[in-house]
Amino acid sequence: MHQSPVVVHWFRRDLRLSDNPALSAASHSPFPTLPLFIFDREILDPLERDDARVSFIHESLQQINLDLQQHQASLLIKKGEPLHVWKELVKEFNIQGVYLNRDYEPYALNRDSAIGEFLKQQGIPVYSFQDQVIFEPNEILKADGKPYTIYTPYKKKWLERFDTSRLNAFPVNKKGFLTSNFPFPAIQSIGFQESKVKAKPIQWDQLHQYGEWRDFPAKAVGSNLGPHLRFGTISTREAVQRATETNEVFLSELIWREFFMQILFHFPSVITHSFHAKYDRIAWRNNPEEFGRWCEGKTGFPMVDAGMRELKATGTMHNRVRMVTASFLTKHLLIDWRLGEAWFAKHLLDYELASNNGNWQWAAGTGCDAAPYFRIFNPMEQFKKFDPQAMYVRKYVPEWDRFDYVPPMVDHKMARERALKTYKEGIM
DNA sequence: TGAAATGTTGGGGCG
DNA sequence: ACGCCCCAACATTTC
Repeated sequence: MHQSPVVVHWFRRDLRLSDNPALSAASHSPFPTLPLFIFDREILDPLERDDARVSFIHESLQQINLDLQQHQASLLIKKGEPLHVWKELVKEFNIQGVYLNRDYEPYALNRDSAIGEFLKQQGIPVYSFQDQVIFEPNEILKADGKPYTIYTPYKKKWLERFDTSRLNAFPVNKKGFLTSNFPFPAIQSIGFQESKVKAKPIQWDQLHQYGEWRDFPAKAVGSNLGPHLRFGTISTREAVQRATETNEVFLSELIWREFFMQILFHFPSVITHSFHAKYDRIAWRNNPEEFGRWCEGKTGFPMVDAGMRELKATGTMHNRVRMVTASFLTKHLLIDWRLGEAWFAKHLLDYELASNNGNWQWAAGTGCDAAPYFRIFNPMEQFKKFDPQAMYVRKYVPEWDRFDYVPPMVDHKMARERALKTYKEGIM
């Protein structure tokens, strides 16, 4: 064992050295900070070998490591089952405390409570911090102490309780790290290869146009924040700061993020079940051939196909188009929202369980504050309304107006009536 | 953060 | 001048 006492900062979804609450506290503690990241075998094993998220994490860690090297420090990177890794770490180092930022997903809660229990047995204190959200799941509750399940009153309360002191940054003491020179592993050594799909750079400068143009996929007014919020390469506080300065509609989207996080926290059954039980009786058709055509963007509806092809090519999809494709899968094809959710989970670089699940249930009409089931998007109307020049569609479906484009796989009128009938019968 | 079906209104053509 | 029809435009209801 290395005898000199250290504290460990465990990086998880906070892959940055600035404005980081747990890292800030660790770096100001009396002991040098050992920065740690664990590639979790249980998360990695089911993934494709060129998963864009793993590449993104690996690159973000590399950046952290480069910055640490400026201060004669380095990242310690492990791969394995986290509890097992911790059992090894306490033998290897003289650990005086463990610092981490809280994660509210069910998997993470279980993991952290098991590891917390183990460290407690070892006499090692764990210090956990709020970082991912402005308000934690239990901070915004109704008068009766129960969680909100409707967005609008939740948002109202969120704004009521919000003040800019919640945005104060947590500075990191760069001199507080353990002097070290741990080897930095190549991506191949953790069993992966570099993905061609990369995150787009964050775009703050067009945020003021977000409210006006966000529904038009041909306009590039998105922030591209998704993966950065997911993995913490920027802090939520900074994102909210920018939103309060520029755009209320964008701020509202960040509040949706926290809304769905607290829904998942309080109602973890939404992972496998509809929020409203009656929607679990819908007789999904789940035709595998049709599901395949949706996945590959070969439905014959230009807006749907463009979105699905954008997803595969870039690891993201415009928000409006996510709604159109999700509505098409669940309503026109009557395919279970869980199958669509899983496909998005596999391909979205900014995949976030709470948001993905919440928005799929919203689109399917099964969710807590969902669109009513009879609100069925007309994919051609959506195309006309939101991509009138076909600028977006042309980018991903160049053949959309040519003879060789696949004909629509369903008749809209028939599919709409079939969906209404099937949903109605399901909830009776 | 729909869209289709149905209802209402009002102007113009016409006998 | 009047009633009637047509139909576009808009509003309301329904799924």
